[in-house]
Amino acid sequence: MPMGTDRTAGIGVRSTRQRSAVITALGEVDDFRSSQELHDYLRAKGDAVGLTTVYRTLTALAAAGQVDVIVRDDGESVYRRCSGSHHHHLVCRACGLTVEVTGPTVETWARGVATEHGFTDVSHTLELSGLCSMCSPGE
Amino acid sequence: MPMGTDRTAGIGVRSTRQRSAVITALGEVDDFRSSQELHDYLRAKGDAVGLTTVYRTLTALAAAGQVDVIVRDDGESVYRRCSGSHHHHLVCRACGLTVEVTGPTVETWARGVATEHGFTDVSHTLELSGLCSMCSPGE
DNA sequence: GGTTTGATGAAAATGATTGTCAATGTCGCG
DNA sequence: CGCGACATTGACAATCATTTTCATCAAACC
Repeated sequence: MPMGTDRTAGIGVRSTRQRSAVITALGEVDDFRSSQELHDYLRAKGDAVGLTTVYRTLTALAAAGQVDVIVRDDGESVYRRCSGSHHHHLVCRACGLTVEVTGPTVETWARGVATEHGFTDVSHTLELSGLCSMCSPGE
Repeated sequence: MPMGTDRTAGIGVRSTRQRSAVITALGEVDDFRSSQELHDYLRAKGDAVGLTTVYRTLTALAAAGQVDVIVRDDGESVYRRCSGSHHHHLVCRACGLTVEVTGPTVETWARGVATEHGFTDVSHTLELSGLCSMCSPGE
């Protein structure tokens, strides 16, 4: 068993080449990427990182709230570096264009509805999808 | 060509034992179930239906809007027979209790935001999760 | 009854993600 | 600066939900 070493936050997290490669890569692309795509990207760049590691790193980053995750319809998870604050996404069904939107209205509503039903510690997921102006038919 | 009387589901859709077994089963449980769970349930009941068929039937029902689908965090899809109208779900993280909620506010907001960004043909997914009154700590 | 053609299902395929575990790299500490 | 504990890595195997294959079956209609 680990001895009296200080168990405060931050212990046991090391900075490695692979980890920063993944984070850097995330900063270089501006739309959502899957673990596998990021893995390919890194390999093409020369910063090869094991696929397993990419998965682990992205999962960790997502858990830490440092990247945004969207689970696509086909079940694949895609990640993107996002602003830290709470927001949602408006995604174009056709071209993938993604816009971040914030919705104080929704936040308030969500809290209200939840409370009304006796729920506490509420969180929510909200995704909007549609056709952006460039992909809209008839124009 | 079938004459006037009953063209309910159009051409090429047949009513089979398996199909009605799945639909009946959905009516017998009142919370979300995955394809596999429903498959087990049917087998236990004696109404054995192939797993493949359960998947196909549920997918078809979902596409037809006759059941509600939620993709859980782990990526597994779960289905439930729901009211036909548009609504969202408030799910207890601890016990799974599910409440249907409607949000005119959200619908309006969503449409507004989308339009604002030039998007058309917008749809949205929204899920709320929290702890229901029974599962809330401290009370 | 016969024919057409959608429906079924067992097994194999798929594909994303996770587990295994030995090898390696980091970092605190003397 | 060197040591050693232990976090991290990564090739590969394992998992697991879902899909595909494809030969067989059975509604619906004649």
